[in-house]
Amino acid sequence: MPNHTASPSGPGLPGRRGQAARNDEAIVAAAREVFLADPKAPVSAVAARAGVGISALYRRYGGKEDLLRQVCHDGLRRYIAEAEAALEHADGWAAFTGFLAAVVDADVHSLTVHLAGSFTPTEEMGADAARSGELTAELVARARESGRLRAGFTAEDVTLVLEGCAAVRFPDPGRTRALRRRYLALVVRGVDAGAEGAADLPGPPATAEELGWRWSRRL
Amino acid sequence: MPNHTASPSGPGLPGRRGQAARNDEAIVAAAREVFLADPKAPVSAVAARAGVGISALYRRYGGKEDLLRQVCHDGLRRYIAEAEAALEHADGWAAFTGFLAAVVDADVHSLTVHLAGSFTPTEEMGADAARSGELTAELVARARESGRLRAGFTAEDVTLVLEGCAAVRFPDPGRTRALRRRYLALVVRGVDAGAEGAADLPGPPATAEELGWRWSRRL
DNA sequence: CTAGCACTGGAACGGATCATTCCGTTCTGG
DNA sequence: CCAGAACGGAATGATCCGTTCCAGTGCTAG
Repeated sequence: MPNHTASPSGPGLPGRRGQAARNDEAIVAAAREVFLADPKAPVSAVAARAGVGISALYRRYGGKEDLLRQVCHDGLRRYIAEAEAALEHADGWAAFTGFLAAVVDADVHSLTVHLAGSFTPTEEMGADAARSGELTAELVARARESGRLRAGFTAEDVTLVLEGCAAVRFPDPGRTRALRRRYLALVVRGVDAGAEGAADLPGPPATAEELGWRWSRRL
Repeated sequence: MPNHTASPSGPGLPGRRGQAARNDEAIVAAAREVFLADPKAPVSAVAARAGVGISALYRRYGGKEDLLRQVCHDGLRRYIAEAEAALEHADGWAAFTGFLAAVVDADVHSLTVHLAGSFTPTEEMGADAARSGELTAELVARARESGRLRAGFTAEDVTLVLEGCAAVRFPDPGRTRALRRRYLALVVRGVDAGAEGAADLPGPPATAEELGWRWSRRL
């Protein structure tokens, strides 16, 4: 979609161009919401939620899979961004817990978990996934340096925690977020070192391979 | 299916009767596994998993919904049984944590969460659901009496915890169980009282109404 | 020994659901 | 006032899946 005019692009424009720009955003937002609620939702549901015709959607994406990939990749990028932002903190523990809260709030993990496997990933996504893994490991390493991280807790466990938080879901998004925070607070205290009952975590943590299973295409 | 003979019923029988008895069990077991993995799985998948023809299944259940209801109700009964068993313990804290472990191991919650809403519940299920709520409350009350339960933790929070554990899933059932135990250990320490960082849990806990949403029929 | 019957496996049916395409319309930019 | 970008939504065609149906099989009663 080449921009024929020199005018600034964006949703502020009037007329067809403006509508198009607005639709760009409405569609991704709708896709995010709809597919988050149900990864198998029909494409038409996304269009309806965006208040848009189906053709407006197909003009932008080659097909359903494209859309899914896009939404999922956006989530992955968001995860990376949050991790990088958190790494700015000098305090490793604050960085770690802040990161968890941010990711939970953004509902990013829910997205990845539910959507992965429903499309064939691109190379770039693979690279981003690898990078997200590195960043997570870095965050965990820094948290450990701070001395507050419970012994035996690994970067792979982060995934489980995020997954657990993503599992609390309610019809009202606001309530969902509030309850996730509550739940996260619970879990974080379980992760905190230096408390009583800090026996070793049972069993070995998940391996990267086990976690990677999500990305393999199912069905 | 009237039993014309005085012979004992059960899977040990030879011939058609024996096959029928064996199929009874194979079908519920298969249904449990299949619907746990994917609540929307086709009925034929259940039959295939049970190593049985479709008609063997339809002879026993009026339709897919019947089957779903059955599997879910079984899970609910199991939950109740575990709770009652746990209540035998004199130590309220041990009863509580033991109950959590048992339910997580049995994968009972995963079942309820994923399946509820895909069929119209019977009256009896409503009653059982209510009873399970009472038992859970009792377990929490006893845990509180023991003094080890973190302040602010409610019976409704139990559901969130179970849900979180149910969210960790891997292709290998054994691995899934092991990792759930690991995760549960994490969470339980977060629930334990008398540790550092025991600030109040943020926000109000989920209400019974919010939790009941699962049981309303969706789609 | 055999007729009847309880059960079974699996093919066939029919309805529902969707991804995708197509077409007539609307509005902008020049 | 025209060319065409962009749109809404109906039409299409394929797939999937729940359910029904039927022909076979081997107990079991008499």
